[in-house]
Amino acid sequence: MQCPASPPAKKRVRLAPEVRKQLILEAALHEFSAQGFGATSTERIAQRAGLSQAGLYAHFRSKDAILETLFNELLRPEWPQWLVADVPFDAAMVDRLVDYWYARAADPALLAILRLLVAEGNRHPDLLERWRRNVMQPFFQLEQRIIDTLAAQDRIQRNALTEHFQLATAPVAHVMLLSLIQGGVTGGFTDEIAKMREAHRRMLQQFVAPLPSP
Amino acid sequence: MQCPASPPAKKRVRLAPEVRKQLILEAALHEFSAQGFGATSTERIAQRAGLSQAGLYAHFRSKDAILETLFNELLRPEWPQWLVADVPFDAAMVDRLVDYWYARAADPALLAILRLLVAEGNRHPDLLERWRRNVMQPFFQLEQRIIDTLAAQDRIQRNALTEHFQLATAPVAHVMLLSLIQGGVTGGFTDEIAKMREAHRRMLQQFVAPLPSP
Amino acid sequence: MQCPASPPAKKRVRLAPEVRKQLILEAALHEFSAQGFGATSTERIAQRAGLSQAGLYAHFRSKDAILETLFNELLRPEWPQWLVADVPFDAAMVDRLVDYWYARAADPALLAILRLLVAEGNRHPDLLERWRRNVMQPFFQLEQRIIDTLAAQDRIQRNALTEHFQLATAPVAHVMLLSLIQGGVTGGFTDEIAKMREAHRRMLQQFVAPLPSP
Amino acid sequence: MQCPASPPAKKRVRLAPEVRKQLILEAALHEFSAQGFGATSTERIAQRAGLSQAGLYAHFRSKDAILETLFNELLRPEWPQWLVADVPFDAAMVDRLVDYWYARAADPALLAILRLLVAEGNRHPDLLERWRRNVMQPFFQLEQRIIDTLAAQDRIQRNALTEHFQLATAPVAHVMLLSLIQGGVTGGFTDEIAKMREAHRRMLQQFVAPLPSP
DNA sequence: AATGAATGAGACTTCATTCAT
DNA sequence: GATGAATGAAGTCTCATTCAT
Repeated sequence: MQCPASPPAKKRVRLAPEVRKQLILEAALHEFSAQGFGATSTERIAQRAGLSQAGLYAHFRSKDAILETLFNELLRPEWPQWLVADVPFDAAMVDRLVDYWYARAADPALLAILRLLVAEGNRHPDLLERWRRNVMQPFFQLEQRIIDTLAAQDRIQRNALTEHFQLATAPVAHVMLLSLIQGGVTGGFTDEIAKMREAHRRMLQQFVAPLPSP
Repeated sequence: MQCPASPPAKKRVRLAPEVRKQLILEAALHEFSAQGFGATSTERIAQRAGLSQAGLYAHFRSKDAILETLFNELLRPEWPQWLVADVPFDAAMVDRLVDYWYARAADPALLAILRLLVAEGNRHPDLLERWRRNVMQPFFQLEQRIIDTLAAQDRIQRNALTEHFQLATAPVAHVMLLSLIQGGVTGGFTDEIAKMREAHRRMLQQFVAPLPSP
Repeated sequence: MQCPASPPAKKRVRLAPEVRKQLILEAALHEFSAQGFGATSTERIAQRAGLSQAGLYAHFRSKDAILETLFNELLRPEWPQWLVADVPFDAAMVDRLVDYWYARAADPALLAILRLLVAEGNRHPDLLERWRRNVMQPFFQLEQRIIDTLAAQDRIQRNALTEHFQLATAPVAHVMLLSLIQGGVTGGFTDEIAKMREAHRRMLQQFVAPLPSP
Repeated sequence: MQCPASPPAKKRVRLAPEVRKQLILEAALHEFSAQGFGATSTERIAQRAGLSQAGLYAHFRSKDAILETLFNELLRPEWPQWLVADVPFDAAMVDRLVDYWYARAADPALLAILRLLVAEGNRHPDLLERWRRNVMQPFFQLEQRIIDTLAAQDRIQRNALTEHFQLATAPVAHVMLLSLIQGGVTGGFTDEIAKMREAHRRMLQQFVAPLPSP
């Protein structure tokens, strides 16, 4: 019998632990986010990470440990310098901010972790707490800082929107929710999202626009 | 878990198919939402529905069929009469709307299905599509209708917020996202949410407030 | 393509739980004793018990649970009536006792459990303790009762052997140890054992023989 | 267990092959005896021998090879000079013999190999055979020699016990069996064993005691 | 000689599902 | 309609072993 379909003869590739570990984490994030933690087999992760299933266990104690590490890596708060720095909140800054927000809201990695939090958060209440502290609270504080800046400059129009500034940032959350629910990048709410972004930008620009002289 | 050690002497209860079916669907929604589809065993559903694991199959072809039926039930668009009817959009209506929105945003059943959509939607693109058509589009249309009403009445302040009215409804989405991620009802963002609701209410009230006479 | 080697088409055989359970326990004892607990796969047990591997778990929570149940069943002390009853310790009784002892010492089931205790006892100290209480202590007490009987009859020859009567019963232990180490029934120390039994019988008969009148 | 989280910075120690080999064998004996061959991982042996799992394979072809070598080492018959030598069998000798026997019966190394033989012997019938030839037969021969000596000296009391002298040595086997089944050194039958030893000693001393002159 | 990353085989266990009762 | 025993197909994890360094 001829056996032309030779087995792929996988070469054993040896990588530095940090490299492999990172590959595994990336693979895991991708798969977890696409199908959920429970429905993702370690086999798939291993395949995508380029090693055998058993190989995973040289780097992680268990499948759960992978998820945990993933969360630990991802929930480390990381904000761009220009966001945290004490820069003036002007038109340029608004542009930058809007671009940044909507870029992040479309970032597959961020969406992946959000999806994980929604789907698996119940089983990991501590992770939810960390996410609240590390990600959401800084976000809220940023909003507050912006308001304070504007108030100090006396350039703010006093209204419900500005008094509770989260109302003004809510559209980003809206977009994220839409993105979460639309499966892939294609189709879905792409159009709506783009329109919302620009409307949002215009809205925020109004806040920093020079007040019409009376 | 099949544990032969403790026969609690369960009585065999026979129910009408529709009743049992509904019990199963409720049980399934609860469990799926709490732990995800993949991590929910038919055993748990059966237990919560008050029958044996095998009994499920007298009512549903498969576990997947339960999920599908669940979605079918849940994605049937259902809007309260007063929302769809051609009623004037005034202060009373705003109150009603805000109360309705935030009540739904806190409705465990709705959150459950949202969570399901986020977690399992990828495997069921058709469901996402249906959800878009049945739930989101009507929602957007409602928004548009409101705007049109106001515009027709010439009572609208032309600004970015009103031109793209989704900006004005986004806070509801924001709240939903927060609720999705906070595990149970207790703890989490309860306070933030209440504050946001009232601010949101005030903001919307401004739209329908009588314009200051020039 | 012809497919003459039809799959064996295993019929699904449904048995009463107690029957199946007993089958499983017997199978497990056999396999554990033959190859040790660790080296015995649940697959083998299942095969010998006549059901699929997964079927085991309808009756036992785990492989360990099988072992535990096995021990519980086997360590239940069970002595023949005539041993416990307050019968005279005469020549007939000695015959009976010797036959009983050496029969038990050759009983595959008892050897199996002994082997298990030796091999796996370290991991289950509580089992060892139970074995001591349930099996060994009654044995020792029996010995003591015999001695007391004889002493009361004043028929005993005072010597080291009778003062510590375990010396007189030790040959049974010796035989058991030999049996444990000789693999199957065939070969090994069969001859030595038979000779030892008869010598042991003669020795014990001397104790109950009428003392030579002075 | 491979746990990447804590690199204790193990220094790489290079030893002469014979030294390492001996370390490995000792480690293996300890672990095999404590948990059985099947339940002992090479990881544990390696750890106890002070090298890495893979390092074992520089010294042994396989895990089975370790067991085999172990048996080969241990089944080499080794008797103390004074036992084999043609010394008179008198009171002093009895003392010596009893002390030696009961010391060996408590020797962890001997118990370890006995436990191995009981537990794994089935898979290695040749080993059992070797053990019989190398260990048991010399033992029996020794017994015979003692009897012959005594008979030649006409100092023996003709009775069942002496005609089949194994009856007189059986208590050692009894003690070994007890030791095998009591897990560690502590607890268990320590007391019984001590009493048995002294009774045994007295019994044997009677054989070599000067016969009462008629 | 020694290591740690890597692997294939196999272990136990769970699960969705079927079937006889 | 309902059940519990039974099953095949995974899934996670362990282990003895190999290989490049």
